[in-house]
Amino acid sequence: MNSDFSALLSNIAKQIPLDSSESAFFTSLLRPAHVKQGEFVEKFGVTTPNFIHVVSGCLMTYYTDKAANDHVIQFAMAGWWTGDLHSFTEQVPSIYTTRALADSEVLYLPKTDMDRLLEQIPKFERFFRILFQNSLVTHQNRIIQNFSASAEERYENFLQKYPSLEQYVPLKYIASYLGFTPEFLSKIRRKRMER
Amino acid sequence: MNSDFSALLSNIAKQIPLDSSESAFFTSLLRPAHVKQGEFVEKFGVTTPNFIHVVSGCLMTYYTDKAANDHVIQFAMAGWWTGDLHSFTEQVPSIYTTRALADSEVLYLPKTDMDRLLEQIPKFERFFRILFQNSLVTHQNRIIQNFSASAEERYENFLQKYPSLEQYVPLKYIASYLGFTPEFLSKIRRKRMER
DNA sequence: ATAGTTTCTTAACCTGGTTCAAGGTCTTCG
DNA sequence: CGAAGACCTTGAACCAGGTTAAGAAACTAT
Repeated sequence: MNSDFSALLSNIAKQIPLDSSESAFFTSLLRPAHVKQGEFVEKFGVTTPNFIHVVSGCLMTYYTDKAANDHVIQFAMAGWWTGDLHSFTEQVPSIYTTRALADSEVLYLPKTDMDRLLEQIPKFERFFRILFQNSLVTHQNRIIQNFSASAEERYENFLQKYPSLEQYVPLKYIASYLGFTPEFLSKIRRKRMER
Repeated sequence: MNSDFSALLSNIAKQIPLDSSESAFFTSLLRPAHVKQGEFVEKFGVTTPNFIHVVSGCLMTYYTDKAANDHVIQFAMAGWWTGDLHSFTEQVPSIYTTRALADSEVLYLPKTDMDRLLEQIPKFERFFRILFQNSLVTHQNRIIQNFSASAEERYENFLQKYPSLEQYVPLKYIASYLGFTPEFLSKIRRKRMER
């Protein structure tokens, strides 16, 4: 079961050096789990108990609006952290739903353990500071793209940036992530084929 | 000049307790400055030397696309931190421009001093971790709003959420921030008046 | 005051993207 | 296998919001 953690640990080592007792403490807090394709990991209205790290497979987080339309706010592939941050940190009911798009292995980090981790090994404050900082930049870029690029350009950029996602993600969710309808994505794809 | 720092220090104290020598070290790193309305604080193509904290007044950060259209990505009021995070942390040329919308007082935290601060007082890792974490949640909410709400709803929400911004910000920048044209904002406002 | 600049509004017309409805394809599972 | 469901595509009608261009207000600076 140790091999589960190796990729994550080497990823963390890029930001902060951990000695073996620190690594051991950290990994002791993680709860490995398997989730099957289609299975729910987080549900709307339920407080998110865990921060989630994806070891393999692919998860998707979406928001369901009053008109019952789903809007994908993020995909999470191997090596990514995901989940409803607000629900997790404030321990309030989640406004998102997270599901597996493929059979996946994940590591759950429960809220109380996250708090202990940050208290006992302050270096992890740095790790998550950098994680959130980078994520913030990504989110800003996404906002800009939505304002300044057409649906077609956004789709092209998406294919370039996340080529590996196509294998897991149904087109309708890609359309949702990019902010338009599946029907319009069909039109875009047809135009591309004709070129 | 000490009074400049009091609001910021008490804000920080909400997250992390600082003793007086820590406070003194922190404030010794900050460079107070005045910027006049319309003045540039950060420019496209120039590496951002400072993280910026607004003491009073109002700043605006925007992205200029290939078609020379500006897209406002954030406003910053008293008590907010702002600037191009990516340019600042990676020390690469900025893709944004930041300007003062009103005469403002700001505190600059130069990159090398930020690094020293985080090294010498690791509690600040926690402070910025929480800052970025909250900002991330705000950005996610904004993305969702853009996808699931109409221009009119976004404007209503904006007025509710940032009532104090109206006094500083020309309508055309509010339209830009919300992702539509000033002309369309006029239509929305007219419809509102008629009700 | 007055000229110049920037901002805001109006109106006519246009288009990227949506909606709805139907048909085609691909999975999955009894 | 065959049927049910999920997904993808097509086309026609429609609409939210964009574009262009002009004038009206509101600031500035002489």
